[in-house]
Amino acid sequence: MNRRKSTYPKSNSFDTEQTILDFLTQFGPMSEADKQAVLDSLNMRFYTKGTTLLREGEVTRHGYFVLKGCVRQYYLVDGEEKTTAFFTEGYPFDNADSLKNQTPSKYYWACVEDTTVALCGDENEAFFFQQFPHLQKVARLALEGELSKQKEMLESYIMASPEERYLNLMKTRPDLVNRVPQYQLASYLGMTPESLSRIRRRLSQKYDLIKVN
Amino acid sequence: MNRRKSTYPKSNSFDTEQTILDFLTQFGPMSEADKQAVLDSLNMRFYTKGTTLLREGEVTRHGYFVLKGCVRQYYLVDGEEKTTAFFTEGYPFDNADSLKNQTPSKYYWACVEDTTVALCGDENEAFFFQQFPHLQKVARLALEGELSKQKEMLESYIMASPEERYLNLMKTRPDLVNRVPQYQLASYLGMTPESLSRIRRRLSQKYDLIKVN
DNA sequence: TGCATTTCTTAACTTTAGTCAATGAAATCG
DNA sequence: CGATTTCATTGACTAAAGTTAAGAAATGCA
Repeated sequence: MNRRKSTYPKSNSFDTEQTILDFLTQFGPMSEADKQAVLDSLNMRFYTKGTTLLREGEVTRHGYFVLKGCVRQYYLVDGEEKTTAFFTEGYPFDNADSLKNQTPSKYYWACVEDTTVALCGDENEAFFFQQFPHLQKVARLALEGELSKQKEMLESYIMASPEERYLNLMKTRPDLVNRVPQYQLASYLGMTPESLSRIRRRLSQKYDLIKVN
Repeated sequence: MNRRKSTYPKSNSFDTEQTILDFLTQFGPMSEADKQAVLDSLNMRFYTKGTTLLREGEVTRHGYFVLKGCVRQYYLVDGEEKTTAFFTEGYPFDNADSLKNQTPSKYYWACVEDTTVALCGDENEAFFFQQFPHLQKVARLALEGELSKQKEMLESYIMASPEERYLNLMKTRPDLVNRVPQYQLASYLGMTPESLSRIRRRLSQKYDLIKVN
């Protein structure tokens, strides 16, 4: 066993390795050899809160997998930040277009918290899959799973009102509400911070009424 | 050469075959042999306008690729139809969850027009890819492309106002506005038919002003 | 600790969307 | 072809979201 000690601040080897194994084994059981192959190939990076991983116009060289922390994706339109995604523990993310076609990114990635990531989808990938062909199926399943999730998110976004979108987020990712500034959440929900504030007040008033009655 | 004659009404063999080749070759050049393999394996179906391909609660047995026509996807919530997708020429679609896990579908598919589809992702798939391994890469690229598109759609949905969403749709899929009833379009845009009607009036007034000045 | 900055909430007002109802146009069907 | 149903638009009204501005609360940093 070739278990490395973590040399990264505020990150724990056991936790982060479990995070990636949890992700991979959701698609089916894996052999110990394949698990170890993945763990041994882990290329980790630590970034402090506020670090920008990618800027508009830049070209990406790899994808990421969040082991600990939170990365926000946002567009800058007319000087205004439009948040379109939050990546937390167990989330893979990349800029497929920029990565494959070496085109400039249209958006930014910034760490909302101190964040540890594993690099993936880099130039060694082909060699890695050649060595561990079993893992190609896992990769395809992960891709299919991502597509499913993405479709579901768009569908629920289409069907829900702003208030319902907030309630949905509370159910699916309750941690975000506490980890992330409200104005970024509001943007992610497609509304202004003022609207989100009012929605929260409306909901808490409703909740108070239920408690009293 | 094993070119079948189309026996399906209102569908033309040459057009439909070109539709699927256009789709496949967008991911890179293909050998003539691979092209022919795909065309020979085509399993087509014709459905008349109004036909329901999938109902809530049913389990799917394959995916589809639209050769001609238009299929609408909708959820039924509180007796109300919530349209979440339109599949037109060149669009692949499936219910990944229902297909893979044999779980009941949460939504419906119905033909908005007379529609010709090719079946795909059925039980013969594994055998097919075994015979034509080259095509596995095409399948993966198609999957990646779908994921990219889906992410982009969610992002633009998050960032745009209802009016902007309508304008975006006019740009990306101008045909839909004429093929599809307004109330279904409105639902797809996350608003009521009345709102869409008002947005259209507002926009045409703006446009009139520009013309006059 | 205290000051500065960032973030969140509130309020007043404007704009836009939802709701309900009615009407007219268009498509469908026998 | 006329009758019926479906669909699109409009109007009046209500509810909710955007905008602008101000101030309170929280946070970060020296």
